[in-house]
Amino acid sequence: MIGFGSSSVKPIVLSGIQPTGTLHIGNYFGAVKNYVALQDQYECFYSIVDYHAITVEHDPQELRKNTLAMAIDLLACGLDPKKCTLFVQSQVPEHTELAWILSAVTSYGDLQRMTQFKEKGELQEFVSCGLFTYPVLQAADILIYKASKVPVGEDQLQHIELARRIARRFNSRFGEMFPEPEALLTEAPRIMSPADPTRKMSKSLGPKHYIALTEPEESIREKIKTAVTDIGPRPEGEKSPGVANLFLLLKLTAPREIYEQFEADYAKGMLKYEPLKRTVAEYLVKTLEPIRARRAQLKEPEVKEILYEGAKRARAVARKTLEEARERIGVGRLIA
RNA sequence: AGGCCCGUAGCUCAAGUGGUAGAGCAGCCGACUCCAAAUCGGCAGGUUGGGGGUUCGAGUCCUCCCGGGCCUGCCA
Repeated sequence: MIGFGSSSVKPIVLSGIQPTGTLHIGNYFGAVKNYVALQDQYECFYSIVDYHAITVEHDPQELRKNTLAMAIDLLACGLDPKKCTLFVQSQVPEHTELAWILSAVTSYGDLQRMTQFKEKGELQEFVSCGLFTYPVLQAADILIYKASKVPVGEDQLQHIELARRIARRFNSRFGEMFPEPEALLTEAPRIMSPADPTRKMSKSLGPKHYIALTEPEESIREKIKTAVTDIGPRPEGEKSPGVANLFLLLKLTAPREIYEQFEADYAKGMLKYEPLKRTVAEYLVKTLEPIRARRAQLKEPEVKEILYEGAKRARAVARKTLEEARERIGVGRLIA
């Protein structure tokens, strides 16, 4: 058992994961694989952020299903409840209370400048206030564990910066209590959509555009086989996005010699894409096999129990931070 | 609180004064291709936001409801 709170010597990591349902290989190679690695060096809190998911239109049953599906996939990928704390955000209500407190030290102008709000807002018919204040809840997610590191992609840097500003302002007004979190930028491979390799792999683009971790073998082979390769002319000596994507997958899944052999063939201009695709599919299937096996063994009640225990552990920490914050700003207790 | 506009296929939009709900893109299948792309051939796609009404007949007119946008007023 690991120690929590002040006795811990490992730096604290927080990452929030949107409950988008099952994971795809872009999620896995881009982020989740890294989460697994971080478990050993850091004290990790991994939160499935269902309260973030409700800021845009959603189906309640779908959300519940996706939240559990996400937990199952994360565990299958190798998140180990003995090493990290995996929990569902809404099961630790302290997050939302802290978010309200933090909203009071958040600049309206700062929120207006969030590019992700502008982008997501344009896609929505109805733009909720929650979508606007989303980054404040995100700041609370991080600060409530006094996390010092947050593994994120570049698109999230602006949000981390906001969390830092919020922490700084709170600290200067009410006394030092939140460490300023830092982004933990690890080089994450960007897996592109097989059907449109100029765009990042994503479920929202449609079924042709992603490969789920749980995808049946034949379907994986089919999607790799029909993956876009060369479209039109391209600069000399430069792989087209689709081909580069296949090579990336090969690098991530196949033994080095195999990968280098294909690179050499390509350099000599002797590469046929069909064998490349066959090989990529084969090693991808092989790589996903252990995940699939672990997933098959996970039973729902067991996963729910893990989440419940995770929430309990997270809450113990969150409650302390929240109490401290309430104390500082002068609410709750009426007699000094 | 009052007024105005809007809701049609997954998406963007069409359907003079009421008269068989269509197109483009996306999607699916096939041909071509080492695999793809492009191209070609084919297929599918809808309780027209919901209920009620007028009519021989309603996407279209009336009415109520739901949802979205805009203007004005009121309150601090």
